[in-house]
Amino acid sequence: MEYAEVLIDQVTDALDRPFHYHIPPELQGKVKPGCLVKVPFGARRCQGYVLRLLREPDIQEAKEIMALAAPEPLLQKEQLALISWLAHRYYCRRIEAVHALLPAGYRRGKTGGPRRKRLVRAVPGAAEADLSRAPAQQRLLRVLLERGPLPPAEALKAAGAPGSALKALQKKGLLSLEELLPEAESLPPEEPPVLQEEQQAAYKEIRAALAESAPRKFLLHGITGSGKTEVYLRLIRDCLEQGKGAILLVPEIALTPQMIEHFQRRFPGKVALLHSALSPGEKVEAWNRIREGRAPVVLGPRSAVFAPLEKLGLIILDEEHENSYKQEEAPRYHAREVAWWRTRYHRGVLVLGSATPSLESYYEGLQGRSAILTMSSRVTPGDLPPVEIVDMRRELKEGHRLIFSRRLLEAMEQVLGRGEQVLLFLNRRGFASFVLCRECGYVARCPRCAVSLTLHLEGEGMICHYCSYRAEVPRTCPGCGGVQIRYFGAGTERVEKEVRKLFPGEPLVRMDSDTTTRRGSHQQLYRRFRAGEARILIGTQMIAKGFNFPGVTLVGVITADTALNLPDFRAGERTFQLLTQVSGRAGRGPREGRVIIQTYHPRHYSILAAAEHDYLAFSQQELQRRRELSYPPFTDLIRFLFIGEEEEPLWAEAEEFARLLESYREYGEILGPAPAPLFKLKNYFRIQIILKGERLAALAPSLRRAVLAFRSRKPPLRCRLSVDFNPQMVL
DNA sequence: AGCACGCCGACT
DNA sequence: GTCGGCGTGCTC
Repeated sequence: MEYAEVLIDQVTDALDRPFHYHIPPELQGKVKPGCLVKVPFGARRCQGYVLRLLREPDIQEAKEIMALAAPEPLLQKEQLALISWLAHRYYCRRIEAVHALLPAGYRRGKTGGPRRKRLVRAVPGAAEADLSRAPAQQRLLRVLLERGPLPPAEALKAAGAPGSALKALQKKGLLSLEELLPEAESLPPEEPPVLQEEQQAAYKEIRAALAESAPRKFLLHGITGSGKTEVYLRLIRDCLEQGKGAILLVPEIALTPQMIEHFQRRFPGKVALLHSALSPGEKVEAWNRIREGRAPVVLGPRSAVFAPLEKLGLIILDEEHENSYKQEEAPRYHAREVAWWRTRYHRGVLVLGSATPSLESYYEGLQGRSAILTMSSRVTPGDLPPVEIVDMRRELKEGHRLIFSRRLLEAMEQVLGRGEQVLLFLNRRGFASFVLCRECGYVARCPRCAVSLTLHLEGEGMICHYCSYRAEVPRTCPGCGGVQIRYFGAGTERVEKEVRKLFPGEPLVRMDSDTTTRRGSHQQLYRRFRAGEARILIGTQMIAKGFNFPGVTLVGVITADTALNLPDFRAGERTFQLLTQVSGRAGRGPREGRVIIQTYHPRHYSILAAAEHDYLAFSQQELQRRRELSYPPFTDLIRFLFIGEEEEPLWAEAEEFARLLESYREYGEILGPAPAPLFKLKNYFRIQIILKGERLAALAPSLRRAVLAFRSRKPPLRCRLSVDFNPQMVL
């Protein structure tokens, strides 16, 4: 084994193939599969990953590996296998798969990973130390004693001291560095509560599977408040007792301090957090703790599914239907699928938890490919709130043109009168979703994207929600010169304005990405409402998820139709999930809650089923519809998206690719080329082809080769081609 | 991706 | 006569 197959660390189609190198005698035995090595490549030197060792190179003039960039392999056997699988299933380059698996920070050769702690603190009793001969150290210590723990850089700056002063004090034992997050040890451990009947049943069933050595998948279908988290915690505990590690995946948004604290208290010292806010150094450190077995419990978003646990017994996806589990850039993986791959590899257990399971997961359960466990009663007091549907067409017909129906207004008055809280939901930010001339029908559009501009508050003008293009509101119509310019499609800002008009002086909080982008403002707004300083909360998606407001007894959905009208086959599913989630925000405290949904589609099954809290009814109708239209979960989709600056060559390339796809005709239906629903985005035109068939995963080896060849064909492609296996959204 | 090689315009 | 524009082609 004197040769190595190396994957060059460079993201290009042309380099998505192995290169063979000779291993010089001094590196024999040290270069192993998974190692990061330095190699000569053309006229320069590159890094690359050793995929495997070879006896014979398939080329005569193999060059020599220059050195190891890290002493030990960065990728284990499992990870090397996973890379290959990812590259095929998601049509990505191998190196992109490698990058998904490794924490950023490793590639820069910083193998050790600086232990970047966040705060430096003076130890108790440090004030007594005699530092009269080291003025810089003394100043530094005084700053820390006066102002409490500080980030190292800030402390040094305030004291006007060099970094060496910090080092010296540390050496003398007068300083300690600490993590930003509370030390696990400092939190009192938590006693697990007693499980209720349904929790116990679900727990027992999964626990039994943990003891088996065959891979198992469970769909834990539990309504909001049914206590899924407690079941997860027990299973993780059992998994640890068997000497294996566990991963809990949460949607990005749910990685709240409360959740983190919960875990650290239950598994003190054993939890590794993989948070997007971690610095590269901190990520490397967490990664090392996991790999060395020091942190057998991993908590994190989508990418945490790659946590390098050598013994992996359990993976849990909480809120498995959330689309943040799908990565929207290469490798376009779905964490649920990666989790199942790893579960099979380790013969472990996969738990998918949700109150509104994805149709994919639910159908799998119906087919017996996973076991469905149901928890339909709330652990927390109170039943699911009654939901009323208000037909806004009728409201209009009867002459009521406000964005609030009479029913909702009346309910708001009652609730506020009782001193309780109201949550108003709509998934559209801004003031109005389009600006229209009533004389000629002109609509203000983004010149860079194929969408209308959203009107924002006074002074902010009209903004494109896809590219941030901004323009002033025209006084007269650019089309006909008319003056009847009107605003349609109410957003959160409009709702805020109306509420202020109807309930003057009533403090309110608006939460959408416009009000929460400033750091910390999210927490601040949340706290303000939770503390009862405001009794009306207006917000988008973000208020539907995770938050628990015990004071809320009324939830008003201003329009249930925004998600419903999206040109996507999952529109009905999204609407059901969103309405179910937002309804679950009502009555989470001691007092009973109610929900009012306003819609122009009062008979739509997604809305009716959400109002009845009836997942079964929803899933039956949605599955039937998907079956009739041959959509997932009955088929796979592969979306080929052509993106380019000029429209003409784009069509030509897409059509040529469509002809190439003809040879796959027997596997499925070819839809397109057609303009993508978002035909233009940030000045780029977008054309798509969708391949729809029953078992498209099997095509991967051949189709991937065809895609790579097409991308690197001569003459060069005049556009970008991105491939998405089972896209989450087809916009 | 880089970097070299290669073949046509305005400069010391 | 050369410096340099970036098209095209290759990298074990």
